Amino acid sequence: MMGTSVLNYNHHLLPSKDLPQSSSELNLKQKEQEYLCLVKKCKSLEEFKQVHVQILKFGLFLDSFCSSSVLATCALSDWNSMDYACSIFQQLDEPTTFDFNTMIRGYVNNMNFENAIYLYNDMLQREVEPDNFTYPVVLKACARLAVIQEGMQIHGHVFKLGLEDDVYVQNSLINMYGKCRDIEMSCAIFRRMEQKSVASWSAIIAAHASLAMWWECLALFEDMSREGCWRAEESILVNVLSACTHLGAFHLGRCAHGSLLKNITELNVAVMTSLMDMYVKCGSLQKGLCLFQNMTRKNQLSYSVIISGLGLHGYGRQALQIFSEMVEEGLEPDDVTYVSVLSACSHSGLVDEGLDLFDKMKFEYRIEPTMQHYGCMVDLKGRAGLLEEAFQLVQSMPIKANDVLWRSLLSACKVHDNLKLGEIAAENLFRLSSHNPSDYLVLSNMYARAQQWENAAKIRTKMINRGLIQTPGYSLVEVKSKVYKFVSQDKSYCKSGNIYKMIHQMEWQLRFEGYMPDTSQVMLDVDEEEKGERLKGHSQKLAIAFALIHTSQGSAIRIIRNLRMCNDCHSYTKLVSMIYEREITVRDRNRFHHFKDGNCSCRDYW
DNA sequence: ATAGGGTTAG
Repeated sequence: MMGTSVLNYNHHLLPSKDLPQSSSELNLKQKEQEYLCLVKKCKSLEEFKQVHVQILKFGLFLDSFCSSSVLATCALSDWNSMDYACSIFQQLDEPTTFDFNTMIRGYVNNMNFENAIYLYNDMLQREVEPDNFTYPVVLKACARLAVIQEGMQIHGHVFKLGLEDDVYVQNSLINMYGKCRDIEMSCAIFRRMEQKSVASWSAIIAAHASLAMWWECLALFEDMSREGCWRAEESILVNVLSACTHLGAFHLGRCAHGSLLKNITELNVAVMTSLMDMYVKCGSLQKGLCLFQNMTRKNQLSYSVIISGLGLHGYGRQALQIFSEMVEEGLEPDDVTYVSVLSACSHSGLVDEGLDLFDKMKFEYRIEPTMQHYGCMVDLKGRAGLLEEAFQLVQSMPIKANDVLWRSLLSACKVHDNLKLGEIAAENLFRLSSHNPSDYLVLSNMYARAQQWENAAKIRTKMINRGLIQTPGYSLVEVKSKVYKFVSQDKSYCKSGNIYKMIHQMEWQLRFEGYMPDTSQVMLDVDEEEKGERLKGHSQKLAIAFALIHTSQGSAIRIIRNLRMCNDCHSYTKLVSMIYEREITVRDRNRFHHFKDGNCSCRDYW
């Protein structure tokens, strides 16, 4: 509890005129120094209170430097003494800017961001002028609360006081707008900075990363490297690695890994885990596994990442193996681990194992299943063709199913040709107003396959009337450390015509090996020939052609897609891997496909 | 005089 009683030795009892004068004034200064040293050495609130009493007794608290130092020591200590600091603060007749700054910082350190902002407000009310030390901390409070209104007002105050050129204030503003998701403001401040520090780059990259603006992250990282203002800081590289993971920028990720190794002797678990994730999600399961095995300290999340990685690459059995090793090592699986291992089961069609684990999680580990767990289970059952069971699970869940769950059921219905359940799933999706155009297209396509043309057209009209446009499919491919993006039917890289020439040549060879275009998934009202043309322009094929032209013979090709792969691209890529003798790795929305010698690691289960 | 910005993994 608060120890306000000590404050009853109020310093007003010892007015300055009663203090020893002249010769002893020097003594007093010395005493003050001594006590301030003592105060700083305190290791607990109890100790602090005792020294505080002495300071009050000697009247040293009258000196504002002394009282400010004492207050700062208390408010910023790590022995959790904000309450006591408050009571000291309240006793101050005229708290200075420094005292307010101290208290605001104390609140922020204690995660009490509301009080930090209230106190800043008090400060203005009492006409104590904030300074360049006030703003970084107040803005941090706004950032953590993501309150942009307050943040903008405070930005106004910064201008009024002429503090807009202070680097610390600018960095804090970038961060505040970033956390409030106003990226334009962050960029505007960043651009007009004359001097940038490492923290400025860190803040602006983090702002883009939090909005999943991965291209911008990498571009900024490049700018930073070019301007030479950089050291391999974990805090920056962790966001860069995240961008590499999302964009499949394997080589750049490897460079980032290299500079981390050069500059930092021991990488912490978080960085190691994000490196591992980068390798795994850029298609190199081997490198990810290697890092995992060399990690000295592993926690639940490191295990989860490698388990889900094995799952994504189709190694369900190995995922289960690592899972049991984790349990043997005495690390208790948490809800995240279960998401990884259940999804690994789902990708490999390990239905019984998945069901067992789900029960174990609920009844042995007492983990309440979340939406993600139910999602895995619906996926597991649905993909295995147990559609009725999947539907029953959705209906009997204690929480209301979200769009992801219904979508997973819908896609299972599509794979297993169950129009009746598919309609139910789609109805629920439309009711949830998640406005995903592909949901409409999937259902429409199912109607078309059942030759219910009228229904098919009705759904398409519904989609168009709601102003939904199909998400363009794209594929990313890295060539010579640069990531290239291909959109379906893309003509922009193809000025020379090389890519389409290549596509033409490839198709000729593929047909020779027995390839027949599979137009069943082209969701367009056009004739067969046009459908065949559309298929040729699928982004994955463009990316493969581009990579075949621009990379050396026999080297592996890695592709990242935003959507799932269509059947045609799947069988096409299998043949390309055989004819051109290339290993091709494709990460689609769902999982990895490793194409080699005409086969795919998913064994056509996806 | 006393203090400060960015700080991470599925």
